[in-house]
Amino acid sequence: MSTAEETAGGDQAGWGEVTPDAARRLLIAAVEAFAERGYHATTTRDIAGRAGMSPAALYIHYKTKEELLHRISRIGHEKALEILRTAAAREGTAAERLADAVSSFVRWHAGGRTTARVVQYELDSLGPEARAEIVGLRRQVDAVVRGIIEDGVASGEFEVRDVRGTTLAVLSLCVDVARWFNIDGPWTPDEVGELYADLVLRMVTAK
Amino acid sequence: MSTAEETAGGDQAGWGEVTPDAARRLLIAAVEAFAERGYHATTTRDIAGRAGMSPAALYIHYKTKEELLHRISRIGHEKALEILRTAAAREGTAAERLADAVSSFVRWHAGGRTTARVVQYELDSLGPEARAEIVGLRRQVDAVVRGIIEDGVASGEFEVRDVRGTTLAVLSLCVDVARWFNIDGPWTPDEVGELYADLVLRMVTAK
DNA sequence: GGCCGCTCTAAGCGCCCGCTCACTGTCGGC
DNA sequence: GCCGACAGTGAGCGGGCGCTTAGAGCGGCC
Repeated sequence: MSTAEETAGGDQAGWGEVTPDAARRLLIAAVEAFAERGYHATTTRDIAGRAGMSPAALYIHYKTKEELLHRISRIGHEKALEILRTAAAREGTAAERLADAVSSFVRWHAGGRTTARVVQYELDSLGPEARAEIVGLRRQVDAVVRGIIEDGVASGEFEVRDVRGTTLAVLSLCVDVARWFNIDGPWTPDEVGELYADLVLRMVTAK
Repeated sequence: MSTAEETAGGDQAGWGEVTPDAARRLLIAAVEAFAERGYHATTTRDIAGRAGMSPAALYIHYKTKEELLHRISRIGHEKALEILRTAAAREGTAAERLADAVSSFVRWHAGGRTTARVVQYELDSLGPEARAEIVGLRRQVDAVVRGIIEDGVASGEFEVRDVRGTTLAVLSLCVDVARWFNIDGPWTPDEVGELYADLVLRMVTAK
């Protein structure tokens, strides 16, 4: 995997788990609409229209518009967590694992920027309970990256002023890729992933 | 200056140029509302209410709700640009100037996160002409930072794989502070500024 | 003192929002 | 061949939206 599964216009990575077909089409339409205009500026009529259905059809598969965002957000965060956990669990030095984590995480944010934008920037549009659940997933994301950095510090590979602050900065850097990345721009997702892995290693490596 | 001019609840740095008084109160109310809920989820009734006025009063000072966002965005970007230009123009090595630029820029995003959040994340809610103007200001921001990095590369202080990509990463890192920074969290704006200046110098410094 | 100009309000227009409901078409099981 | 189950539709509801308008209050100027 990496970027092969993404298409130019609207990426849709692994929504295969969403069934039935109509529910998946609605969800993909919602991802595209939310990414383009934001949650609040997107109408249920727009989502249904993109999926080739009437506005009422949305409510057969989802209780509310917010449930759509919630489902998108949860699936996206689980995918992000899986990517990071895979990198963290591999064999190798802390530096190799961190580089792997950053490059694959960035690749996901760049290649799947439509999804990533919704997942990372529309959190505040969720209600309190849904948001609390997603915040829990984010804490796990943070813990995985912090774990790698702590390993590197323990082994003497890394030297950082503030583990928690550095972890936050690394994640912030990766996540923000979804905001500025443009598939028509000068870099491929792979190139940004490599550049960022290099930058992050410089941030943590002992001199 | 730095963080002294900010208050705990809703920061308002230098809206002094906005007159008359009622227009300024409306603008500050709009900044707070946009930062909390986003542009599209904010109603003109909410803005007017926060300013202690009737909904209609808004339209005496501003043609539309979008004009409010435009004004906020322009003033904010001009302030950001001024901060970076001041740091870029000072005496010293490229490393000193870059550290100064990053720490003061981050301090502004952390201390004035209410304003910064609107300025940095609501750009897409502007119409085409207004957005084009703001994008122009952003290009100037990018040019200032890229200039410092190029100076450092020319003098041999810095060693980077990709000047343009590194510039983008540095700015992305600073800007994203507005998204996650919390005044009640473990760091002050000054501390984050210092930490980030250190991280950025590591990103660009020759080994 | 009378009038103009400016700021601001109460009321409300027209529109489109999220969502609902009565109904239709279709398809598998007997 | 009929029937229940259910995905999907067309029409439309209550409400809140951005914005407008008619007019009130009031300070400055001759």
